[in-house]
Amino acid sequence: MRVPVTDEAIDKIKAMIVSGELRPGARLPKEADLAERLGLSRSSLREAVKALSLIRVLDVRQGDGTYVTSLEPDLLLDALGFVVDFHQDNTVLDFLEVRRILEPAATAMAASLMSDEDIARLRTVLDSLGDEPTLEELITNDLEFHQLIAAGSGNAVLCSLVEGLSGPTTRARIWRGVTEEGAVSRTREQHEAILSAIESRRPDLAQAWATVHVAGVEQWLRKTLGSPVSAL
Amino acid sequence: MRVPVTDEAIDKIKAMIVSGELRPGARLPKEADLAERLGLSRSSLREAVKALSLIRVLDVRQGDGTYVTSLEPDLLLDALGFVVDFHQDNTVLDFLEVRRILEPAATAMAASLMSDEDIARLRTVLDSLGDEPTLEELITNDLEFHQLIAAGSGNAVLCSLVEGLSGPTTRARIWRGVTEEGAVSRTREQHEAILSAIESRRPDLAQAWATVHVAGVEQWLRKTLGSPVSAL
DNA sequence: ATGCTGTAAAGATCAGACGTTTGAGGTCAG
DNA sequence: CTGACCTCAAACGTCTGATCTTTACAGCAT
Repeated sequence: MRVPVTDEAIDKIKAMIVSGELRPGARLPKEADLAERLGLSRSSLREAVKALSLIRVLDVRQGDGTYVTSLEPDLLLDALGFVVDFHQDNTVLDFLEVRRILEPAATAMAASLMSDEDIARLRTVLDSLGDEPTLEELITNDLEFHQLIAAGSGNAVLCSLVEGLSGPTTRARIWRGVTEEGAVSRTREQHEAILSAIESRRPDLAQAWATVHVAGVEQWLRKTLGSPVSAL
Repeated sequence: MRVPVTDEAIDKIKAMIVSGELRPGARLPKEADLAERLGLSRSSLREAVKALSLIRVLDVRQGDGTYVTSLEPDLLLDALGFVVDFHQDNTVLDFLEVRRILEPAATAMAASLMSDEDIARLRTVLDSLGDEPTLEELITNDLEFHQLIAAGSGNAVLCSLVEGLSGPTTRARIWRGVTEEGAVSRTREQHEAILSAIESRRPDLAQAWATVHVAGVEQWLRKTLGSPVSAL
């Protein structure tokens, strides 16, 4: 079985990074040189670079050069969001189920580890929502709220995973449903309960409320998908 | 800010898939045609296709054509393993911490949901390990054991995530340490305990043993990384 | 010192040619 | 009629080389 030279190039560049020859932030030789060194044409090399660039391993800057990214988990994992966007309907439930596992765990960790300043900021975010928020505001606020908590877990991988698992697309769809059902106030109360538990430094309570929160969304979505009405 | 035409192409192809214009398994127009339709050259289009191919969204077959993959979660998420390979040292702990959250949850689900046949197969796998297994055999067996359990959760996303989180690279490194420390028998006993709990259909017990199992590895790794001895 | 400007370097894009693989259809022997 | 083999067109794979755009940086003017 012949292996395309482009795939080989991907592996070689990956190897250079994993082996430490190319450190995070390091600059790659210019395309022409690297192509010669790896024994392929510039066109083929560019395909490899583009692929590694999509998953945020390489950072290509026109007029400057190509660099290895910081390789921080959040960078590499946010490519996950891209992938999640492709899933629809039934598989969304699987994603949500995983979120129901991860998010409560992250919330519990956050209740123990977040600094008082970060908790105060969380309060600010929650209180900043007006009485008659638009759909757009709801989504943004919800996203920021959950992201701050995820970040508060102190685990970058966990944080990125939680964020990536509920991509913008998914979140938008869910919120549309929530508002149509007039469940905005209930969601808001749950956010308040989660924050209160964090403010009181009670991980178990925070975890429980987070579970209730995600499970609520999950239940609603399960019902919605079950009925043939909402194909979209 | 000008966006590269290649990135545009990626977005457009993605949009075609998400919108349903291109169904899973569908065949794309041939490169020349698609390039013309998207208004760019074949070279640039190929870069886009290569990137989408790396994350398993497209499947390119020489001499045949380019197809949209099944888009099953396991396909898209196994690209995660590729990403995980780039992480080393400290970040590995973050990954392991997430695994300590996900794997017990998956194990509990498996204890409830796995069919008797699947449980029997799990028993076969565990018993197939000889008395003096090689390092290679240990890794393979361990991987198969945990993968069967993850699959038993019935959640494809959860399964892929658990698998991807402990890539071959990471697993190999950990096992090397475990064997050097003579902790093989202890690991084996824990596998046995997990399986027993599943066979008895006791999710809570299975979850607890899984937690103990992963936490043990985590603890060992934390200690190892702490001491400056093992830079590799 | 500050701001502007020119220039070289590096990536972005394109066009076209040629190689390689594969699926499909046709042919012929059994 | 069926199956193995062959042929070939279609589609991806790769390379070359030219041209455009953007960027960093140094040198100049204020």
